[in-house]
Amino acid sequence: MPTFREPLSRDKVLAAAVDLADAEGIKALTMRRLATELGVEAMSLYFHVPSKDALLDGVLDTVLAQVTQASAEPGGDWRSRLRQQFLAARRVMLRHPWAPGLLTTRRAIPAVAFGYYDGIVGTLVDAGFSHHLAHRAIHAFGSLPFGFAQEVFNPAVADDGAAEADLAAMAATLPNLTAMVAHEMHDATDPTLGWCDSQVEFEFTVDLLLDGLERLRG
Amino acid sequence: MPTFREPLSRDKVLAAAVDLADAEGIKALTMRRLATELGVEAMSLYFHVPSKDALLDGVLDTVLAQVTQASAEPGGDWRSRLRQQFLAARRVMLRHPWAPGLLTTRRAIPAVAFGYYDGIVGTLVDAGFSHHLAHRAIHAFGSLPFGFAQEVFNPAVADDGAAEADLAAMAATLPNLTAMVAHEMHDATDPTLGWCDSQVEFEFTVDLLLDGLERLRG
DNA sequence: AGAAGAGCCTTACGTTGTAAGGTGCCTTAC
DNA sequence: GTAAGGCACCTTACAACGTAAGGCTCTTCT
Repeated sequence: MPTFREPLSRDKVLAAAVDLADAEGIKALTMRRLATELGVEAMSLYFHVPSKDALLDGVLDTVLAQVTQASAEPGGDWRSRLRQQFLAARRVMLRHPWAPGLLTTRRAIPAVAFGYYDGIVGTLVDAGFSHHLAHRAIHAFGSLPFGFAQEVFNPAVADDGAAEADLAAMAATLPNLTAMVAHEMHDATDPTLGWCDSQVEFEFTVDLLLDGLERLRG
Repeated sequence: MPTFREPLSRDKVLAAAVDLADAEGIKALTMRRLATELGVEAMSLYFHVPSKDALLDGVLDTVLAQVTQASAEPGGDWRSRLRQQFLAARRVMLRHPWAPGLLTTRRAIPAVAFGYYDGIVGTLVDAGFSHHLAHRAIHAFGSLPFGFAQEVFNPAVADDGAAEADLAAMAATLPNLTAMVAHEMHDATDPTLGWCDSQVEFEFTVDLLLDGLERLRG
């Protein structure tokens, strides 16, 4: 019984790392834990990946590759193309909620990201934008091309239980927010969905930026 | 020689933590290191702070308090008020470059942040915005009120040495980015400042969003 | 004077990333 | 067919981390 074992590879390690982070969060992604997941000892991973930092870089590359692939060259004018790209990127990021946070911890921008931004600049310039305005646009978009922007704040926006209890106290110290929530809940077409649909907000942001640029283009 | 020692306090611990993070980065902020900095043993800190996580929360509260203080109620119309607020927040964040990244790692939004956003909603509603549009605006701003947005990507955008060497290679794989950089460097009024002034970009983003909202307000 | 407790220290445990070196199997050379 | 080499794995070990448990030494109150 030689119990033959298919050898590991860098790609298998990265794939398993992504799966583990998806399933149990980025904090569960330790070398030992990942090794166990692959039926292997921790130190064996170092044969395929030079360090944990490099592993995280690789994990991010994997996710960003999904982003570039998901948003590959749709048709239409520049506006709808970018819009589709950003929304596609967001769909990828929603599958890997830990990715945005991880991205901000890296000190160097992953190489894949450059190519992705290059495509966006290309789209803009082709549409008649000056390089100058394209540059500005890239900065204004910020992390939007990767499907996240304001969402960094979202986790546990309303943590359990406490919300209902001191809603009265909230009204006192946060009158404007309270009024806003009240109005939004009243106007909500589908109250079961909640007063705050982040998909809608995301699209609003995208359109706000795209509309503003369209006006400046002239 | 009793070598009397002024006792510590939660505030002193937090202040020292901020200083340490400023001086040597957030990674250097360990319990032992912070203790040494205060002339104390690591476990003594737990008398003033329940855990490291709580310490980080406290550190963030300290920084956010600086933000709210720095952007305290300027005059003018809603547009210039928000603009001033965001720029002031940015000045604070530039003094604590590790803060944005730290903020994204926290699972709950710091309480201070709520009050801050409440003020923004108030400004908008006072200016005639509906609560609905104010809500949208908050999402569109995202992390802008805290002085960062796209800047998460900035660290080491051009890492040392490599940049010049393979600029030719870059032209091949990233034609649009290369052209953009070329145009920007040529047009730059002050080349010594670099082709990419992130202060200018930040203000551009702020104005883009504010202009877009102004138009929707009608 | 005695008691209480605040503020700090010592020791110790489990977990993390990873350096150093050992083991077994598969390929290739003669 | 057998010896050599190296690839892919394992074992052991260490330093640094957060922190639980408990001890020491002052001040302060009764």
